[in-house]
Amino acid sequence: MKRENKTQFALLGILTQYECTGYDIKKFIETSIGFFWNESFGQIYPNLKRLEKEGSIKSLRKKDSKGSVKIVYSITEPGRKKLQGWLAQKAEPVAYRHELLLKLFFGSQMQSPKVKEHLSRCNEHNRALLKNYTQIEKDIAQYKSTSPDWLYWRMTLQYGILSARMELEWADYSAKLIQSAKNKKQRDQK
Amino acid sequence: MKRENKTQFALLGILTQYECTGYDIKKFIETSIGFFWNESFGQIYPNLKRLEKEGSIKSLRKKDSKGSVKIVYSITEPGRKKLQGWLAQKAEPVAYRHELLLKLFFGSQMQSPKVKEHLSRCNEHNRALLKNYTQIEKDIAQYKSTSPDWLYWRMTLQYGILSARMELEWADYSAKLIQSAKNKKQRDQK
DNA sequence: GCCAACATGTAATGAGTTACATGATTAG
DNA sequence: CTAATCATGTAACTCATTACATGTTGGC
Repeated sequence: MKRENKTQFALLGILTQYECTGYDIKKFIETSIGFFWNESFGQIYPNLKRLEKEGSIKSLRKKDSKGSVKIVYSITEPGRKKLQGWLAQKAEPVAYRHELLLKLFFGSQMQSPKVKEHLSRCNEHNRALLKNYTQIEKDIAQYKSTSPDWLYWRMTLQYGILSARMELEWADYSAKLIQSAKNKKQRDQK
Repeated sequence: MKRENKTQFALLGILTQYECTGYDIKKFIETSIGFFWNESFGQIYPNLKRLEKEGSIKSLRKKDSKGSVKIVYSITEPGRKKLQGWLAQKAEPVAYRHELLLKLFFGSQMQSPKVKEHLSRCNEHNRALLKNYTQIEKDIAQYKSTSPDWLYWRMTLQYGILSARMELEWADYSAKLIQSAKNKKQRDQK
């Protein structure tokens, strides 16, 4: 089973939601699905060209108010079919590499304050994320009754929210686990 | 900022926990950290050779009971230092690509039963994971008072448990979200 | 006797990031 | 006027997976 270039489907999917430039796609990703999906320009531009060549999308050179030319892409019917074919297939399980977890798994090789540092950084990070998500929630609320996409934006956003809460809960659990181990050690030494 | 080969640190870390072969490392990963970290043979063997060349690990050809030769690796002092240097550094945020979330983000392009299919598959998957984690929890319990690593095994395992519960909760939320949207639509049509 | 698992690798491939290059426009 | 952002790309690189190759051992 060959590995599949998934960037193309991300691009196709975004182009079902609005017509835009490669640059716009990057911005869109950063401000919406960035917490679970990322793309770099080095992937976006070549893939857009390839998708146009195969007929899945088409481009239009548009001049904006100031006369500068932008390349605006839109999805074609074959492109939509291609996307739908992929969407219907089973999603491959995430093979993500969680660097923080790997480091903590080797925690016995670390000095104890370092472990706590990792955990409190994790806390900060997730509190910031939650704040961010709350803002996004407000931002998309306006589309609730107007866009068929809202439902799915909200659904994925909820994943982010629950995920951040979960990590906060986990960091708390972990800190307590360490503390109780330390306490036990002290008791045993007496 | 160059990307760093992180496989090497995973290998070094595992070798702090026990001396073993490349094949053992693969098995170990699958049965312990596999839910947040994976490596393929195509990475493991070349990296072991490289690490030995640079002096971070050393190998020993050992004969087992049947006389077949295995290459058993162990970590060296420089290797331990190298690992500790990496462990002390800030962990990079996960750049994981969650395929299921991407598909659902484009849910409006899917037929509604397909969405439900994705969600129920997610449920099944996580229930299986939880079962698995429960087993692991029992398996490692014996090391609670004997290994300095237990604490960190338990910690990362807890991440898995909370993570699976979270996804179950999320799938439930999502199913209800869809249902309520469908109900609303029906009411509006009347 | 055969299949699964053990055990160690290499080669091909491609996916994806980072860095580089270039130029226009806009906000301070 | 200068820095940041918009905007479009290419080249180099490397990480990582998949497939291939080869041989052994253990269970049914």
